[in-house]
Amino acid sequence: MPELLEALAHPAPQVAPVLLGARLSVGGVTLRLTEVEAYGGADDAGSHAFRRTPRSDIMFGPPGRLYCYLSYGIHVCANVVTGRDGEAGAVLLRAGEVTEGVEIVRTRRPGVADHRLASGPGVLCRALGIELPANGTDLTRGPIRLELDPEPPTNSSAGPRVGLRQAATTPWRFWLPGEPTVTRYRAALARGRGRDGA
DNA sequence: CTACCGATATTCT
DNA sequence: GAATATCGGTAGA
Repeated sequence: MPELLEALAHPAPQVAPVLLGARLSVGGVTLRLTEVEAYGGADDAGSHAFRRTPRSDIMFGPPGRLYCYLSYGIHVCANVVTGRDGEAGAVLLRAGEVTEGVEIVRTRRPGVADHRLASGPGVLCRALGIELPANGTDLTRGPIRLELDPEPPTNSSAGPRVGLRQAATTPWRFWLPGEPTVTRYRAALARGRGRDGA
């Protein structure tokens, strides 16, 4: 469907709220997105695409592909590439509600409460079984599918992004209010090691 | 519930 | 050498 690609061919902050309520399906597991974050290009100091590197290269490509990277050297995080070919942008998938294949996800995350199965960008990928090699996957026809909510949510909230030191106040995090799967905002994250200031 | 801390790939200094 | 788009375990209120 070219409809999805049209929706994604815009700057990330514009696309991000539209992705709320969308379904991401992988291998029998379906996730309803409840929390996302927008990342831009050279004008966004908090974005991997602030500078073009081998890792961020895919963010400059055509929309509708998956951008996977390793966070803190350990956790896999997944983004949907947005913007036309040549325009850098991506939307980080931060949290969602498992609507299909809950029993599969439970075996991947034993002991975790259902509403926390995919509440966070790293654990979201673990819940769906997304690994680094999924980087570059076409979300319109591959084993990983993205489908927009036919009725886009009208009640989304916006606020600062999580975990950034750069451009930390830009309100490019979007979520569905009242959803228990949404990660709680941690205000005090100044790491004690290295340096600190406030 | 909150707070600290270690693991560690990619990137930058 | 150090920072970062994080998480889960452990300790304490």
